[in-house]
This record gives sequence, C-alpha cells and structure tokens, in this order.
Amino acid sequence: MSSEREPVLRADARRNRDRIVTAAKECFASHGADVPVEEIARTAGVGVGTLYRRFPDRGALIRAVARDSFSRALVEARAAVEEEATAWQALVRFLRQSSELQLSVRLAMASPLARSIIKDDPSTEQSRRAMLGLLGDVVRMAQAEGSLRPDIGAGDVAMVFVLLLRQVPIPREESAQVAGERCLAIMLDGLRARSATPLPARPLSGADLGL
Amino acid sequence: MSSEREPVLRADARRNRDRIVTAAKECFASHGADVPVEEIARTAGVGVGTLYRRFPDRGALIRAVARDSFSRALVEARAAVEEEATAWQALVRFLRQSSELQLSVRLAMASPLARSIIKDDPSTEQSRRAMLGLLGDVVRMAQAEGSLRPDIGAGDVAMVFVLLLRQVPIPREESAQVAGERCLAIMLDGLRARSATPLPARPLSGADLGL
Amino acid sequence: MSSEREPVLRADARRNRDRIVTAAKECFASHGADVPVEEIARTAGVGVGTLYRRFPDRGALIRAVARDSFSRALVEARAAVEEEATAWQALVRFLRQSSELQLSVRLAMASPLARSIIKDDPSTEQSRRAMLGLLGDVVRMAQAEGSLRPDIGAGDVAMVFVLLLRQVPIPREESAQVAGERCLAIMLDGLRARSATPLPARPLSGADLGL
Amino acid sequence: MSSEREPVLRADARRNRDRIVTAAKECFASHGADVPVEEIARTAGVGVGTLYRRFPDRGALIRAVARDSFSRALVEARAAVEEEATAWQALVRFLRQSSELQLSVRLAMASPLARSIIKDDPSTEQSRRAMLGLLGDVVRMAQAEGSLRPDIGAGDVAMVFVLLLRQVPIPREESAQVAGERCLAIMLDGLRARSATPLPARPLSGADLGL
DNA sequence: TATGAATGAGTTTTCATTCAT
DNA sequence: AATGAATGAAAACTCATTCAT
Repeated sequence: MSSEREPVLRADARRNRDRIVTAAKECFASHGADVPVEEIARTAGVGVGTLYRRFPDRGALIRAVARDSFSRALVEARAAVEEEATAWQALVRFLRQSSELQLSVRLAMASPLARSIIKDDPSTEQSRRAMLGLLGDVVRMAQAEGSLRPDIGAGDVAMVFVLLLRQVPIPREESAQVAGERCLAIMLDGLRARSATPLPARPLSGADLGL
Repeated sequence: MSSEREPVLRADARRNRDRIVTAAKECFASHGADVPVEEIARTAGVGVGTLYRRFPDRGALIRAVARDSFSRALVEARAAVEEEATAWQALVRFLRQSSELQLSVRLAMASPLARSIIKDDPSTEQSRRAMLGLLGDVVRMAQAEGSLRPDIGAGDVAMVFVLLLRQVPIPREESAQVAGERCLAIMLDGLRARSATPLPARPLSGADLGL
Repeated sequence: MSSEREPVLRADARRNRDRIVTAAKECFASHGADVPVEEIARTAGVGVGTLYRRFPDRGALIRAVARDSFSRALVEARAAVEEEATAWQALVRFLRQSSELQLSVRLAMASPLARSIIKDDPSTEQSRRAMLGLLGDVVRMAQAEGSLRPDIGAGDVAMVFVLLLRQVPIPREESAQVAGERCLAIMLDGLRARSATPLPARPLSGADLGL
Repeated sequence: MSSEREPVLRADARRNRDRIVTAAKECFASHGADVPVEEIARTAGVGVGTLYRRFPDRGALIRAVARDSFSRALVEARAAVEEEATAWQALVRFLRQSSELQLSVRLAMASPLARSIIKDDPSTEQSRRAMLGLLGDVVRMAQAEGSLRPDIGAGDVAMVFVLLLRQVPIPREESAQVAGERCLAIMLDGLRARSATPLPARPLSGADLGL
C-alpha cells in the first residue's frame, strides 16, 4: 500500500520492490538506521543497482518503510474498531497490537534525519491523520459507554500509544512479553474511568502534539 | 563522577575533558549517535587529536556520556528520597525529574552498538544497580504507606520510568510540557493503590528486565 | 552514408538508427562525450536495449557520429569545388562551411578515448583521406590561379580548417556570427598570395599532421 | 598563486596542495577531465582523503587548475609587455607562449560542466579581465607603432589567441612544433598592418566575446 | 600537549551492459 | 524486435584513526 509515484510496475519489478522494503525493515530493526545499503540489498536478494533504481537514496527507503508500516497499522486499527464489541476493547486492542508501527517509530526516533524525513512525507502524514481521526472516534465512544475517563483526548491516547510502541528491548523473551503486558495494564488502569485522579490542564488533541 | 582510570587530570585538561563530554551529549542529542567525531571536537572547541587522547574511540565517548548521565541521575534520585516527605512523593519526583537520563537512554536505544557498549560498562552498571536498589526501597516504603499498589515491583517502576524518559519530541514547547505532565499523571493513576485492576503475572524485579 | 556492415535495415529500424545517431550528436554536444548512454536513448525516444542492439558500445556510437559528420562534410566539400567559380572561392566556402564537422571534431578533442576510436575507424579514415585529396587539389589550383600563397600545403590548410572548427562558444548569437567571420577573414588574409611574409619550414602535407 | 579562502596552510600542507594541483593538471591533460580522482591522488602521491580535504569535489579541482593556469599566464603576459622592445614583439610572444593556458582552456572546452565551473569562478574571471586589459594596451600600442592592422580590437586578438591555444594534438613531436609555428605565422600575416583586406563589421572588444 | 593534516578502508552512488518479459 | 529491469564493477566520497608539526 506504499505509493511514491508508482507508474504501475511490472509484476517482477513489483515483487522486487516489496522484497526490498521488507528487507529494509528487517535491517533497520536489527542494525539501526545506518545499516549499509548493500546489506539491505543482499538481504533482499537483489543487486545494489536494483535497489537504487527504486530508491534513489537512503531517505527514500526510510520513507517507504514508514509508509508501509503506517498504512498497515491503519488497516489494523480499522479492523479493531469494526471487530471489537466495545470501544474500550477496541482501544485495548489498538494499544496492544501497535507492533506494526514499532519499527518505523523506533526508526523515527533513532536518527534526527529519519525523523525529519518521515515528518515531511505527505503519505505518512495522511495515514497519521486518518489514524488520529479513528482514535478520536474510539475515544468519544469509550467515554460515552463510560469506560474511558472523560478528561482524556485523542492526543493523550496517542501519547500513551507512542510510549508503548517504544518498548525497551528486554533480553529475555518471556520477560519482555510479561513486561509489555504489565506496562499496558498499568496504563489502562491509568486511563480507566473509575477512580481517576484529575489530570492537569485539558484533554490533548492530536494537533496539540503536532500529530 | 565519571571515571575511566582517571589519573587526576590537570585543571585545564580536566576542563577539556568536561567540554568534550558536554559537546558529545549535545551532538548525540541533535545529530544522533553517529555524528562525526570531528563535529564533536569542533563543538567542544578542541582538535580531534585532543579528543582522541582522552577517548580512544567512539565507544569511550558513549561510555563517558552514559556514566555522566547515570551518575547525575543517581545523585538526583538520592536527593529525592532524602528530601521528600513521603515515599510516594519521592517516587513522583523520581519519575518526573528523569530528564537527566533522557539523553543517554535515547542514545542507548538509538544504535545497537551503543546499547551494547553501555550495557557492558561496569561503571554505568554500578550506577544502574545503585539506582535500582534505591528504587526498590522507595517501592517498598510506598507500598507500606499504602500509596503504591502492592502488585508492583521495582522492575515495573523502572519500566514506567524508562517509558517516560522516551518522551516524543513534541514541536510546541508548551504542549510538550503539558503532555509530559499529563502522561506522568496517567501513569501515576495506573500505579496508585486504590482501585487498581489486578495486573497479569507477578511483580517484576530489575533482574527480570536485565537491569 | 554511415556503414558498419549495414545489412539493409527495415524502414522503421533505419529510422530508429538515425534517431539514435542524431540524439547522440546532440547529447555529445550538450553534455560532453561522457553523457550516460541512457540519456542518449531517452533523447532518441528508444529504450537502452534498442540502442545497444544497434551500437554494441559507446565506441560504436562515437564512430557512427564521426562517420556521419565526416561523410556529410565530404559531400559539402565536393559541392564547393564543383559549384564555385574559382579555387579560392571553393577554399573560402570550404573553410566557412565547416560546421558539419564541428561536433565530431570537438568530440574528438574532448576525450583521449574518443580520439583513438575515431582515429582507428577505417570509414572515417577514408572520408578524411578523400577530403585531404580534395583539399590538395584545391590548394594546387588556387596556387595556380595565384590567389593562394605558394608556400602552403594541404596540411597547412587543414590545420587552419581545424582551428576554425573549434570556434569558441560565444554567448551572444550576433557576436558569435561576426566573430567567426572576422576570424575567418584574418586567416584568409594570412593565406593570401600577395604580401605574405615567408613561413618557417616547408609546406605541410596531411601526412605531416597524421591526417 | 591560487587562492580559494586559503587560511595560510602549514608548510607541508601547502606543499601537498601544490602537488595535487600539478598532478591534476597532468592527469586532466593526459586522461581528460573525467580522470578518476584516485588517479590524481596517486599521481600526487597522496591519499584520496588528503585530496578531498583540500578539494571537496572535482569542480574545486578544476577551478584550482584553471586559476593556477590563468594566473601564470597573466604573469607571463606582463613579462612579455615589459621585456619586449616593440608592441608587435610583445604580441608575438604573447601569442606564442600561450602554452601556459593550454591545459585549462582545453579542459574548459572539453566538458560543458568544466566550462560552466570555470566561467563562474570569480578568481579566474579576474585574471581574464586583467589579461584582456593588458591585451588592449598592447593592441593600441602596436597599432600606434604601425605594426598591427588598425581594424582590429582586443577581442579579435583574444579570439586568435584562443584559437591558437586549441592546437590539435599532433602525433609526431617535430611536426607539432613546426605546425604550431606555421599556424602562428599565418595568423600573424593576417594581423599585419600592411596589405590587409578590410575585415567585416567593426573591431571586437573583449565584451563582444563575453570575456 | 594540542592541533589538525594524512591516510585508507568502508560506503554510497552511478552507469555500462546484459537479459527476462 | 523493443523495452526497461537487474546487475555489479568502478568511481565518488566520508570519516575514524594515526601521526607529524
């Protein structure tokens, strides 16, 4: 679902493009945003030239990965809203299954360069907006059903969302799993309607966060 | 409080060393963990040669920055425990004033290399342990005074701590301030004793997280 | 009049070939002898594959351009000899209308590679010889009619010819026109029979110049 | 005599810089304007890094070579004016000893890129202007002494000058020598006062040629 | 000791040429 | 036969690290 100016690629070229984006995701995740382009090419099983034909520089690759991740996350978010019985359940699933975004966001934080590249990309921007809109709906519905504290805005949820995204890499697999769940549970408890301590200032919108 | 094998430097050499560490912090923060060594030297106002005399390689610099940040954070944590009236207050201050650690932790996440360097440094390790011990004390005290939910361990608090560290860079200054406060408040609500929903698994220790 | 082993091409293939040679001329002229093959293909409106089918490598293209230019120049030279009333007039027209050769010669000078390619091409070589023979005739005739100084050989005229070819690119169109004419006039004055100062050494033949 | 922003280099650095410029001249002359940077470095006996420290890209190198050549040519031109007995003699020496400029000019013509780089360089521009002024003086003096035809301007001489610069590379050494001399002699005959055929239009100034 | 010049290995990037569609 | 995608060798360029001044 990534689109740069795609003039409809030949089937094989399309396949290669996808393999490259996938490889870039993996490489960025495991070796950081500065992994040699050649390593990405090797992982994708193509020559560097092929990679450069599609992505003129590292920035284009970062953009493509971000677009891909964001658009997938959006798809998932929509599914959550549709399939879950209550708004609160949708919110929980939303927060829990944020993994699709993990990579790009981690990437985004990693280098100032990547950050600015992603920030300036209209396509990613669009996904971000759409997601924010969806989030706003869910927030309102959850507050209407009385599960979410009322002094909360979509921006606040987005922040929690982003915080959860950036899970610390924890050595032991099982611990990581548990830690993630507990963290989420603590956050959810902080978001629940009952028994909340009043928050400072007013509910944040996405705009407040520059989202 | 940074120590590599510090043979007590002459006053001016000492000054140089400090300027370099400070410059490195700034550069890492603004240009990422891969800023050219030369840029750091320029920022510090010294030649690369001088920098290399003190820090044989990039790893040494990263280590020094991490040590510096961790030790400052430790000092601050001790002050919090000493000066605050209740354990809960200490915890709040602890979580709120985590800024000193922000840079190194962000750095730590940025590149896998930096991560391993920091992980393997005994001096940072020591600060980390000390801080974890302190945190354990405060957790127990806060639970004893009934302010902190009982199904929480020092590891859980550490995770929340780290999460808060990685605040998203938010464009508008005021929003960033407010957002940070609200996020903290939500988390604190999630940590409060009253009205908590049971958490999954058991309380996490620092060891669980590899800390 | 270009021939490599031309097995008589189909009309459309022929058209393609010509478009490529023309495009190559343009590209060489505007971007130098090192313009990417792909740019030439794009200018010609064909794919690289098509270009490579006709011209196995850059050398073949250079050769083709040179052949084309030389053969056109030869045609023009013959017309000059036939149509002008006096040998001097033929010489003047010869020198003035050298533009057809401009490109290839500029190209020839541009890169040592191109130089050697052109030098070794039998077809271009043949045109060169024919032109030199023609030039020798005209020189003799002009000297016989008393218009050209006697201490001049075909080689000398060729040199002047080449010199005039390499007109400096002059910004303003009108100036360029005038400058060219004046330059030519000065040279012609230097070549005239009357009043010439004796030249050093002996008349040069084409062979002297490696032509 | 080349200057870019030279903050006074250390003696050894200066020496290296000069070696690089010299090597570049040689390499450009023998292998064209596209000779690999590494070859230039090797010829100069330095590492590529050293070359890139001084000259951030090929353009800087081209500029430096052009500056060097132009400024040397200027020095030579001044000497000619000072040391020769008559203006005509100065002019002859001027035209004959143009060799200093040969390389840069040939280079300048070779690639459109190089051409624009040289054209836009203020330092070279300055040398060009100075030389043009000098030429104007000599032209006036020579016309006053009755040796140079009166319908000639500094621009015309400059054109002849440039034409002579671009001597074709002639295979045999001795022929090249002779050919150059004869060419010069023919041109001089064309420039002489006596017996000249009126030239078209009016004397050209440097401005007319965009010089 | 401080400085910044030199080095060259590692990366990025381009482009001639081949080949599948 | 035409096209343009893929390839990889070659060239450009960067920067960590060493060393002469």
